[in-house]
Amino acid sequence: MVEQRQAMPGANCLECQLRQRNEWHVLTEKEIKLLAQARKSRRYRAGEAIFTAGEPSYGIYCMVSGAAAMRQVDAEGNTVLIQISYPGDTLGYRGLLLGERRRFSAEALGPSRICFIDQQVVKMLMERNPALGLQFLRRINNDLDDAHNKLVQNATLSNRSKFVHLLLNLMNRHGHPAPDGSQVINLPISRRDMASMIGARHETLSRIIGRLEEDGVARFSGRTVCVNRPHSLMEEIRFS
Amino acid sequence: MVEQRQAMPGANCLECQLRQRNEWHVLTEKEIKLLAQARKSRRYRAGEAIFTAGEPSYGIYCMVSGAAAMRQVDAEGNTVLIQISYPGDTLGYRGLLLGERRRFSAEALGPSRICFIDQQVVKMLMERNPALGLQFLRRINNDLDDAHNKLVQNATLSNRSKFVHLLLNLMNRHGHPAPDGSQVINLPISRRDMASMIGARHETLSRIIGRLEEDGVARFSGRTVCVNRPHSLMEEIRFS
DNA sequence: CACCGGTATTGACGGCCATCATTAATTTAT
DNA sequence: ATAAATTAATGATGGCCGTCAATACCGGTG
Repeated sequence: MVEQRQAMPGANCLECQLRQRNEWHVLTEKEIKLLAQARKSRRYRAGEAIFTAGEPSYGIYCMVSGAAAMRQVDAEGNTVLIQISYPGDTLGYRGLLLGERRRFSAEALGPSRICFIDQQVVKMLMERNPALGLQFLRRINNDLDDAHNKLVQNATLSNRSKFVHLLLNLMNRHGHPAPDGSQVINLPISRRDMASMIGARHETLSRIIGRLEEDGVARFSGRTVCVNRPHSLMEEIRFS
Repeated sequence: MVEQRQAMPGANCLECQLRQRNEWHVLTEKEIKLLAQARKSRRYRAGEAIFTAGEPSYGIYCMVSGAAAMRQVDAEGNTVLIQISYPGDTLGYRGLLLGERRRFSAEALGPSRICFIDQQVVKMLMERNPALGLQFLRRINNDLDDAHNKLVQNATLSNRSKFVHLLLNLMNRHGHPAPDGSQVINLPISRRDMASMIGARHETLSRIIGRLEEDGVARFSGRTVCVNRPHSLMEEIRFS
């Protein structure tokens, strides 16, 4: 993951390296300057709401640092994490495209810096540069694909397998290699939320974790995980 | 459900009542004529493939009669039904928008008539009438929303609740009221496929059905279901 | 520092579920 | 029409899961 912090990210889109990885990369230098002078950057505290389900969409957000979670709540009050966003990711683009209200909530998972770009500015940029609209189309298409793949996973895998998948995904983003070949992960979310992501109760996840520790593949302590043999974790889900 | 068969559906888009219910309704009469002369209508036998995951997208399909299923298969060969399409629905629009290969397969669930419209024609229509592109954007947005809602359902509901949800959805489409207030459903899919939709084995679904019959809410016989007290089914999932 | 609310662990228990195996019913193919 | 294949029903079994309850842990605030 390239994450050079030259020229303070969030201060100027032109020098923002993250731009290469998201929808804005199709914009010209001039258009990026328009984006830069319109965007408002601000910091969020851990747990702070970015937007809330049901409220109108005023614009689009772009992660600079930290992480954010999309959370959906059903009628019974059950809460499910449906996605985690990282620096470079845009979020809240859906309400923008169709002028709808937010269908889910977004919150900062830790101290984060996030830019906000007003709806009108994005629409203006999309009119100047039609490739930008196509980027967002590609984005929603990928999101739909992810959702379908998760549906298949949820329908066919055991809770343990689903959790191993989740753990490997989190390892890709948050893992640091240790000298002995193991990987140390600093989890961005609580176990309750991880449980919600695999469709299990938190007590059940607690026991799944206990079994993983018994099997010696990982050790859990608070929000720190040490995956002793990453390879054996990947073996476990070879056919998934 | 309005389903008047005037002037043989599938023969001429102009007189196709179904058009009012899908993305084409934004087209002008002249554009509909272009669509009508480009589309190719043909009949499919029960179980016949419409397109297959991995193959290139040549165009878009529009259901005239019958029903079709979108099926996704994972690496282990597990097969999951992710959606059912009905007359008026367009399907396979995703590959068209971005020129990608098919990400899942589609098959006719019974004898069906389905129109095919070549990729080039749809693109030409979208250029003539930008509102059409917006319609497809709205469509993919709704599909993503459905997928997210299903994810929440799968994560929080019991297998029985998920099946009751599925049964009520199928009742809306395929149910006929009987004189005594019950609803008779002719299921379009096998129990195996219903099991895949709720993420359970078919043996488990068989037992769930057994329990529903014990409770007296419905009677199952082959692909026919008689829901004795539709209201009590809806009560069962009041908070979902 | 004590307090508090949310988070996490653990045990007991009942029930549901996946798996395997067998048999029957139904559909499809030849 | 018959055979073959798929779908469905059912029993036995072991294990996992959801629920309830009690307790411990942690991160904040005052």
